Amino acid sequence: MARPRRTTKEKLLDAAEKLFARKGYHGTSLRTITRAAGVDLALVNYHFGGKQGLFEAVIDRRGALLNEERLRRLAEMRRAAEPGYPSTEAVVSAFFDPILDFLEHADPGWHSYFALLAEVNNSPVWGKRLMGKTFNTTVKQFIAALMQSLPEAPPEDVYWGYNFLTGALTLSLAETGRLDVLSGGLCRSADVAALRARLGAFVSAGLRGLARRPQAD
Amino acid sequence: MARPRRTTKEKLLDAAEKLFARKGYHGTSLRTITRAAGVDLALVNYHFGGKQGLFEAVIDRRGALLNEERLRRLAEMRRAAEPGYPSTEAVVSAFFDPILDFLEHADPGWHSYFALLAEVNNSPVWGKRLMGKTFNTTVKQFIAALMQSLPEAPPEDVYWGYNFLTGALTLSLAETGRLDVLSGGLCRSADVAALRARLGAFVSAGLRGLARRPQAD
DNA sequence: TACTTGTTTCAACGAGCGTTGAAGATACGA
DNA sequence: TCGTATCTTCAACGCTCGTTGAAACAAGTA
Repeated sequence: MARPRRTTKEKLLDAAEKLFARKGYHGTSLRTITRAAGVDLALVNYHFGGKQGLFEAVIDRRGALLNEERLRRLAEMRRAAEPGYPSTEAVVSAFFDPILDFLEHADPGWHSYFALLAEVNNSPVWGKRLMGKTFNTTVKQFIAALMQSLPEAPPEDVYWGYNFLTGALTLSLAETGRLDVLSGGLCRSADVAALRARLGAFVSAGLRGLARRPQAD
Repeated sequence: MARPRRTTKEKLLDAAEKLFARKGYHGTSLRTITRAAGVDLALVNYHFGGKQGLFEAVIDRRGALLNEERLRRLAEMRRAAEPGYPSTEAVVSAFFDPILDFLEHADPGWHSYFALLAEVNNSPVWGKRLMGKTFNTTVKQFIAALMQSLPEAPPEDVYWGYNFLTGALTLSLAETGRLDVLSGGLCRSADVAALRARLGAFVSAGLRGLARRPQAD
């Protein structure tokens, strides 16, 4: 391939990404990671300060790229939709499409990365602090855009809607294979095109349904 | 309280449920569990055959109750809606309400249990096999009912829709506290009433939007 | 009382864990 | 060429892990 040779840091991040995604933080040992990376055990502490440092670096690496691309699309969408009231579909697309594009066109590490994100997002240990550290500033801008696109909806509904949206996305990214079993092979968890065709439609309709529901509170 | 004294098995299941939910399978040691249960370490192997046996017993215990209650409501709903075409809202309610009711009215162990389910569901290790073993027969009946309620939708859309539905539910059950942070305290992850008011509306509208989307495939 | 069955205690096993510090290698500027 | 900063190797530390087998205990039956 003749790419610029991977540094030790990159080797460690790649191996850790894959293994953390498969077995979780506590289920993966540094010895397994360093063996897979072809690198000495002690180098984890040298480059990342320890196991937790490596884990957070894994989250950060692609998280930064994802944030960048998401914000780029959000801005682009805002330029396209002149008046100031973006459509819910457009906001949702700007949020999902970077993920779907990375999954389809870029290196396979993104699959592991998003599967890992799925676990982190649903974990009481990491879900709050670590997801927040990396993604909150971006996510808040998307929630604001969603509110603009649903001006009649109370903010609480949009926050809950974002929660549902993230949950639907997250389980799909986990690619557990459960969908394959339930559908008897008709659907495949890893079928990004099928996901792209449906996730946005489901979520946009859900958000609008939420905004329109009979208000009791 | 004067309840019939808890057996060793129950003490272990209760402690394990809480701790597995908080820190995951690999993040929780048998020593932590047995200490919390006030029980000797070796009794895990005596009663459950090992750590994995204990874990699966935790999933099974309340899973059986949940399945029972869900099927009861599904049958009840079918009796109420004579003609044979149940509404999507009614099916979705029969699926969600048992969980929401258990969370609100029954013993607090359900909170831990559902948080644990949320992690298991999103885990590549457990998601497929263990969730399937306990829940597949029930879930398949709900998917069939969803198909009846959306006769115009291709089966693939319903399977994917169920996937999104489960994801939205699952992240909400995890109660990670992220929603609290994002909303600046306006919403609370653990607010079951707020969840009840919104989850069904979001998901039903999402499913219908999915069924109605322009078909490309 | 003696025996049986089910349960609990105790002490220990071997293995794997994350982390560390000192020694070694490497490459680069003076 | 030497010195220095960066990176890598190696061996070991103290600790916790899940599991086990033998012994102790309790309760019910004969």
